[in-house]
Amino acid sequence: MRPRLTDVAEAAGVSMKTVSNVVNGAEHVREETRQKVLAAIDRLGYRPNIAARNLAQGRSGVIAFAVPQLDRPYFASLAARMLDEAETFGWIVQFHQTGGRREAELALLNDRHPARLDGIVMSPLGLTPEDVRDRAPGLPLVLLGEKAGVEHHADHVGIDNRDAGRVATEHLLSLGRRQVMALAPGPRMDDERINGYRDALAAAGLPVDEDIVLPTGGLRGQDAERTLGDWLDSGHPAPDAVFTATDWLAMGAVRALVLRGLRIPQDVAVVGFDDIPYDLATLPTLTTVAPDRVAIARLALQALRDQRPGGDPVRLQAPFSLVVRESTAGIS
Amino acid sequence: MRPRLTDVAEAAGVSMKTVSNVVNGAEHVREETRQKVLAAIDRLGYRPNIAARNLAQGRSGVIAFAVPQLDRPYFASLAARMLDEAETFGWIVQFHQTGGRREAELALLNDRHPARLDGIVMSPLGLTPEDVRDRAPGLPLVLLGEKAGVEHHADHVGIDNRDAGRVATEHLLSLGRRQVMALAPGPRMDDERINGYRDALAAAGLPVDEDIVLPTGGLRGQDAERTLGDWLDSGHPAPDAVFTATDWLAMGAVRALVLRGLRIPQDVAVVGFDDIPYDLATLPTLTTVAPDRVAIARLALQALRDQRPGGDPVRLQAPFSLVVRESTAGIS
DNA sequence: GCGCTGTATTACAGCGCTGTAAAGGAGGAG
DNA sequence: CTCCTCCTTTACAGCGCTGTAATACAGCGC
Repeated sequence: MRPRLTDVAEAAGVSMKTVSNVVNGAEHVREETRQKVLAAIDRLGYRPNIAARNLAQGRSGVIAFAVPQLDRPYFASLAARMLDEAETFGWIVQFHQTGGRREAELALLNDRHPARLDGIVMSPLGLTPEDVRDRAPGLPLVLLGEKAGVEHHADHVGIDNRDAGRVATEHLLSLGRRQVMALAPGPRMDDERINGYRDALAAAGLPVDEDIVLPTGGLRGQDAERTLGDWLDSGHPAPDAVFTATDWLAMGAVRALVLRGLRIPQDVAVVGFDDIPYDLATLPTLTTVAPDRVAIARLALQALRDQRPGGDPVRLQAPFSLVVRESTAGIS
Repeated sequence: MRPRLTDVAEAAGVSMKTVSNVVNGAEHVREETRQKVLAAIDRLGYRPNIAARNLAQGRSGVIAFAVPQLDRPYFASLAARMLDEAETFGWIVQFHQTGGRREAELALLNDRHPARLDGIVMSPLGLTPEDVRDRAPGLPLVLLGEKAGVEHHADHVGIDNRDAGRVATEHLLSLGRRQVMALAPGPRMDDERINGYRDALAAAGLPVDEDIVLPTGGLRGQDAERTLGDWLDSGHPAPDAVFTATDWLAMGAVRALVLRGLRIPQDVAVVGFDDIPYDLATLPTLTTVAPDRVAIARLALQALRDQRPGGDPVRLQAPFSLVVRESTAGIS
């Protein structure tokens, strides 16, 4: 049998509670006693029983990290960082895949869940702002990502998408490109990344041609490939640069362009968004906006830890950077 | 406060233990009683406290899933399936990233870990067969992947790599290709995928030219790009097909080929291995061997559940399929 | 020395659940 | 009608830990 707290206590000649205090780093333990206890712990190979601790503390030590799909590279890489950071917070991370379905996201939010959770970090897709507002109280929640509106009712961690969109577009303009197309899943005026694109054009004194702000109608590479392909095939002149709201779309756009004989970056420069972690093996490698995932993970967990039942929602911004690769390199 | 078992018992007018029996689906509960209890559970919104259950049962309900890196697409997609399947087994999955470091893998194996685990599913990279053999007893372990030797001392789930390599190569041969190059991380004779490649050539009555079995010296796309690029640049004739041991290598190979003006698949057909989930956005999309990840996850968890302390190691094989995409399509 | 303050340590209940052993009841055989 | 069996339900201890309240002790000023 594994040694228990009592075993250590007996071996060290102190009470169970003192051992507990040492294990948990409490103050008011004499150095001499601490050493005695640590020696006994070491000798017996004691490690605490988490289930018992959780039961006694009324917490589970488990947080949920919920994303639409774990096998989407952006989420996978974010999950990896979340795991690293959670370790430093002493949390076990339980992953959930919601498929972006509102129902699955709601179930988590409202604690309809077998295990007791100490908190949830979620990248929502289907939730409405009202869903978030009306959620079961008492379960700390931090939202990630760009689903608009929800951030008013819960803590939110993200990057400044508008600023990032501006930086990406300015990069294209700095290369001398003037016909900069934008591709985004929806035609929504509220896509902050595209608003940043508009900001950059405006700041450069260029008109924003809404005809070359194309909605792809979906998030997949194929959606962008089809959208841009159709546009080119219907006789429109090719742009000299493309900014896309995600790397997936960028890769689809690259397919559409290359399959029509256009060279990247010589004819068309392309900038993506997200820095999903396979860019180095694609041809060309993608220039992209790289959110600081470590910062996102850390901020989210801090916010989760510091959340108080009645408190106002907090909005935190993580930094980002522009990573220049082949799809815009060496052409200025 | 959340309702407890006693609250439900009181509401239903039965004992706590009877409620427990209903919740756990025990036999010998009269239908009438069961209904009464279920109604009370429903009315109060009762859900069991996992920490308490685990404490009482002496298990944690948590298994570890350890991979080198969670943000590598193959592992991410496997993790996603593992999560799905674990849910049906009633397990919470705790992810670990070992970085492929033997030390980190050993720590997990020998239970040097804060939380108590009910089992480990690991894709090892640094472990030696002896490490596995001499591990701490009593902690169920299932190994995944292709690290040779370790499978003798613990349960193992994988696909038949040799057969898969054969199928992939036969596909290239069936397209009429005869100069089929192979790229693998190491020059090891024990790479089963490459042995399958050799099998296919031999079965077709073709000689195996070990000069075009190239070791890339690494797992990354860049490794394959450099290896194949150097080979081509030193005046060797281009092969008419390339089989690579992983998709990453295939993508690197594609870069090397395309950058030198070769067309895929017209000049060179390419087959990868793993079916990492971004193939649809690359140009060209990759023909590849797709391991049945759902089967791998399910088999691994079944093996974990059924493992008995003294039992002999079990070796299980999951199916795979060949997914034909642009890198070999429409050229026969 | 005496009482006081503050630090160091202890005893003990209880977190919510399940396993065990034993009691209660229904129904059939004798 | 009694005894026995088998099904159903119950009481209760205990899983290993932490919070609370109580106690022991050391050091200080007067």
